[in-house]
Amino acid sequence: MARPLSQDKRNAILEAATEVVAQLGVGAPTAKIAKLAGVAEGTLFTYFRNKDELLNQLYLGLKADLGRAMTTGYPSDKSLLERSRHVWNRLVGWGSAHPLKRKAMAQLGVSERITEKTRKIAGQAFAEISATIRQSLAGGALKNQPPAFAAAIMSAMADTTMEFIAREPPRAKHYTKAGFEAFWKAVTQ
Amino acid sequence: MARPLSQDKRNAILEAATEVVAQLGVGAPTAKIAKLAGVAEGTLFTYFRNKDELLNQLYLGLKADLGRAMTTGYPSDKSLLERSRHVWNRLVGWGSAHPLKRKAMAQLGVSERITEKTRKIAGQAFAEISATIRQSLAGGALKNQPPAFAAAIMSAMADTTMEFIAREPPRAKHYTKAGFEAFWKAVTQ
Amino acid sequence: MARPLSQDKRNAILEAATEVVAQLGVGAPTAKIAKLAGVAEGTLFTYFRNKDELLNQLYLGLKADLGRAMTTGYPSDKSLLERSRHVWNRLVGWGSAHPLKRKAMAQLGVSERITEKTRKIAGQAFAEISATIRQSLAGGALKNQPPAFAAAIMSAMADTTMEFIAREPPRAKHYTKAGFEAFWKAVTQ
Amino acid sequence: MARPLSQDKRNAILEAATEVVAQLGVGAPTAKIAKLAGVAEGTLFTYFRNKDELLNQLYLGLKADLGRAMTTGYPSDKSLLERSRHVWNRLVGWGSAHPLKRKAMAQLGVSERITEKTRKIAGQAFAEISATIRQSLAGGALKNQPPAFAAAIMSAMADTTMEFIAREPPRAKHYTKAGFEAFWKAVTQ
DNA sequence: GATGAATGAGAATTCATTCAT
DNA sequence: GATGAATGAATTCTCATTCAT
Repeated sequence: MARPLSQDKRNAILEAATEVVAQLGVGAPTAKIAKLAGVAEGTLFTYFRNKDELLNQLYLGLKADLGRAMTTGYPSDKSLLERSRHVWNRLVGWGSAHPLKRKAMAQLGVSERITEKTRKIAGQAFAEISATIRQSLAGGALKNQPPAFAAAIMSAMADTTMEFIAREPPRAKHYTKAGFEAFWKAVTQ
Repeated sequence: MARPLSQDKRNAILEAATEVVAQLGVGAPTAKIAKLAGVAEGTLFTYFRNKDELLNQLYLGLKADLGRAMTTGYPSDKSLLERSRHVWNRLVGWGSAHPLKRKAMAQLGVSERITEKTRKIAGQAFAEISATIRQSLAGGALKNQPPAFAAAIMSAMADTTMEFIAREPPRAKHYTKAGFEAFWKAVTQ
Repeated sequence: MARPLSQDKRNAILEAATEVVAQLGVGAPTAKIAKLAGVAEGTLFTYFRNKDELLNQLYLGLKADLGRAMTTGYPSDKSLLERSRHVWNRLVGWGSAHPLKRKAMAQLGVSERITEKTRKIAGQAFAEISATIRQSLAGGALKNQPPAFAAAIMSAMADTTMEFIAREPPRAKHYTKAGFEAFWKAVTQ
Repeated sequence: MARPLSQDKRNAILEAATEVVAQLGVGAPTAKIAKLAGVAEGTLFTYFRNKDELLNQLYLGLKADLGRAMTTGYPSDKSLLERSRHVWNRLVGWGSAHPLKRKAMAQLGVSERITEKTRKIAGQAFAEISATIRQSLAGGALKNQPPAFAAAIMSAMADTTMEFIAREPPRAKHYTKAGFEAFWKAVTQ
């Protein structure tokens, strides 16, 4: 058997795609991605059947990365408030630490090239990861809505928070705190 | 004088662009837009210098449309709660009534082809329209943040709400109400 | 009967075409020509059936203009040398005075859009005008060649002379004189 | 390593461009050039960044070709007359042997798409090649003019000569001889 | 497997010409 | 006649994908 596919190269392509998609959208040329990844144009297609598969895999990868960030260090034994704050801080922290990943995810999120199937898988992966979290939320105003609604609200509010942090990095702390408080009130009272 | 530029045709192109961009993203071919608008491919370019201008004008048009929807029937003499609820209902109602406009706006919002200048103009137009609204909000958790933050939170929560309504139209009422309550708590307490 | 075609407008179009063709070649858009002429795009086509006719008419017009310049003040009663020098001076003077006409003629001269018929007519018009001149030349080295050959040599040498004058206007006199002397020797000895 | 860029293909494109530009001018479609060269439309753009670069490279190539033709077999040890006659014969011979190259060069020479830089490079290449030649000329009527003037006169007269040969191939010898004699007189006496 | 040249189906424009006003 | 919007064929160039090396 010949050389196995290199995980390094695959990762390089995904990282390059993150950057290029963040900056140019899903219309970004595969040639540019390959170049930034340091591989030949054709090589990209030995790791991904075609551009759509690359984009879908990238979407899944980014979602997984975010999920990992959110659950790492999760304080299972602390109060609901603490656990929620932990998730929020991780979520916002991830987005602020990886603006390109966040932008790429935003681009992919609205793209017609990400299939329903991919979205479902990503959602499920997330669901597994944050099942407990979602359930513990949604008291107050959202108690009669599906838990996914509360989760989506959190995601949306966190997104807004990240947006503002990206514009005013020095105020990151303030935005993170204020955002969480607003979210917590929205969801619990 | 020859045929004057037809406002109808311009509108037809913008409407066609709304639909096609909603479905295919900003990469949608101008030929498809022209065809759907019922004009020749070349005609599109007598109304818009190039595709970027079309996209930017579309963005401005959609924002203006939304702004109009939000302020129509604004009950200036009612309580803060009533005025806020009015804006929320209008916002969510607009998005639910015009899912294509909403999707197109989402696509344009993340696109690198919408210039900073366009975003600024759209923002200002909005600012004028909703200056009072934004100021009246932002008690509670957000009181020390810029009013734009509260406005963005509203927009994000409304977006999420519309998303869920789009998936479950029969529950529109519930989502609208729950969403507003969550938002109101987030912002006022 | 309605308004007759305006000779002024026709001339304006031809003049505009001279300038635009000189600068952009025969590929220059008719819209640009019309604009510079101060008429509507469509008007151009009431004066010239199509672009090719415009170009061919322009070619004829420029040639006629040049021919007129060369014969004006022709000293029929002077010596062969004087008559030749007169033609030469007129020719070079015309090109230096009207660089755009000269450039336009150069563009049209090599263009496949000028028909053989047009070239023949222009040649004949010239032939009539300068029949005497051509015959009086062509002693010396060219005596056994067709008179058109001598004429073409004159034209080519004059062209070169104009080129150099265009680059160094202050040396116009010198180039004109040296060019003629070279030509005269070429042709008479 | 993948397929290397093929010099053959590049040449095929340049040759095809020569033919198509000679016949249709610089407005000739790149698709036609590619087809005649036997490559795909897109391939043309892997060898030349865009049409302008193709045209400029073609201009340089043709000039170099002509320069080569003129210097091959240059009899350095013969008399000035012999050396001059050699250059003239080569020049006229090249143009007669390659009418398409000559026509293409004429088209490119007047085109606004050939940059000043390209013209300068072509001129310098020529200058090097024919430095001695130009200096040895320019006695007689042109002695006080820049040597480039004499060179340009030669070029113009040779062009005219080629033109007549193209129309009457059987008289090629006569035209070549008469043209040179005329030129020689123009320049030396 | 890796490379990058080759391919040709689009994509955005341009532009000569027509024709409604 | 004059105007300039409307048309759609033609043009340049891009880019995902294939395949010879």
